[in-house]
Amino acid sequence: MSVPHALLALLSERPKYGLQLQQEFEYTTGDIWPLNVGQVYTTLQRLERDGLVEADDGCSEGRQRGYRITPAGAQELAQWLNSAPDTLTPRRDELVIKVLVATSVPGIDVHEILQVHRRQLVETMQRYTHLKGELAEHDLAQALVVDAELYRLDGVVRWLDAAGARLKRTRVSSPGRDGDGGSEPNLGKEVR
Amino acid sequence: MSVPHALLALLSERPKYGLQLQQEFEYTTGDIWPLNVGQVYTTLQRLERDGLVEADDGCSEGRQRGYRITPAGAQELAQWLNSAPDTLTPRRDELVIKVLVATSVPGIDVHEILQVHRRQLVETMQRYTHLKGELAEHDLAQALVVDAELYRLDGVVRWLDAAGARLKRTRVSSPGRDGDGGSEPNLGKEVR
DNA sequence: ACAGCCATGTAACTTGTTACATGATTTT
DNA sequence: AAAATCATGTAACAAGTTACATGGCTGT
Repeated sequence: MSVPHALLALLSERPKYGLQLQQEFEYTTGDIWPLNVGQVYTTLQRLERDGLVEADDGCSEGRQRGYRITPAGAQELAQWLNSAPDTLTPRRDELVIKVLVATSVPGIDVHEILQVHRRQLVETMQRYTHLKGELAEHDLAQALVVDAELYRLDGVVRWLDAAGARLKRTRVSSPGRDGDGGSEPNLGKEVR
Repeated sequence: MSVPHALLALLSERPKYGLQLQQEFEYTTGDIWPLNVGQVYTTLQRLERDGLVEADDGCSEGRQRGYRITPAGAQELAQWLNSAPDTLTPRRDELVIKVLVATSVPGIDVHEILQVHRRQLVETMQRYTHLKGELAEHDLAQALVVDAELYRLDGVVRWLDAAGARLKRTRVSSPGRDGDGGSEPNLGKEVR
């Protein structure tokens, strides 16, 4: 969902060609969000198929194949910008699922997993913090992307800590040996 | 990446059939992460194709078609659980892109967009907080999922606030002034 | 000429996702 | 018997992603 609209936005400035779109995308995100060139072309094809962009021969030079945004594309972009965020249907988070799985699969030390991830997260955060100091001062976009990543990672770390505390509180962490042979750890409700 | 491993985890407990997998998945996530049944079947097909699960005729009753996890599947699950999180290749966040786009597309009031999203986020957080009180006390998994969502949303809100402050500080889309030499035609600001 | 970059494009694949079709079983 | 529910399955598509192929252009 993101890449198509980002390309529309870049094109709304003025017509551009594929490689240029890739470079500008990566530059604005401070090289934090790499974008494979191939994806630019496939995305452009899909946008053209949907009538949101069209070839701009005037812009084309040599082998460069320019695209311009269409009125429909501009409308789509504006609508996307004004649309409410889809916070209501939360996305499945891989790390959360991993921790859930770890609590329900026998023979797994949940706390160790929490620690491993926490260490990695903090390390990554430090890297971003360091990177933040080296950013071009004037570039707003790059700073915003780095900030976003830092805030996100911070939230994850906090959640990990809260999860660890909650696990210790409810003392479920070692799933074995609770006597019932069927061993229905937690998630299963009865089969009917 | 998440759903396949989650199904593997559910199957590692004991063989199960499709609908059962869906119900248990949704139950453990406190109905916060709905999972279309069809996706369970397609995922099971793909897992079977990759040799990570296999049909379990013993478990099948009537029209229920049971699956069991294979040794390869168990290994894959264990490896996934122990693997370091992929925090290094951050995922492109739609909201962040939206804000970036808003700063670079002319005729957009960024602060209004920030406010719209912020309001929506806080509202969603309140809903989750309220839901948290109604959760089954004993259910660890559901509490973890709700917590994860709350921490995530909180991070987003903080980022929005930081972004707003940063935008005011750098005084919006006024690009010029600081002797940029016009060399970097890139993104955003009307440079050319 | 040739190495290397510029630029486009395509084939193949993965996960996620929905909408629909099809029977079987149970309930009313 | 009709309706509701259980259960499986398939077709189709969106979006992301990579690896590779192709050719043009440039500098040595």
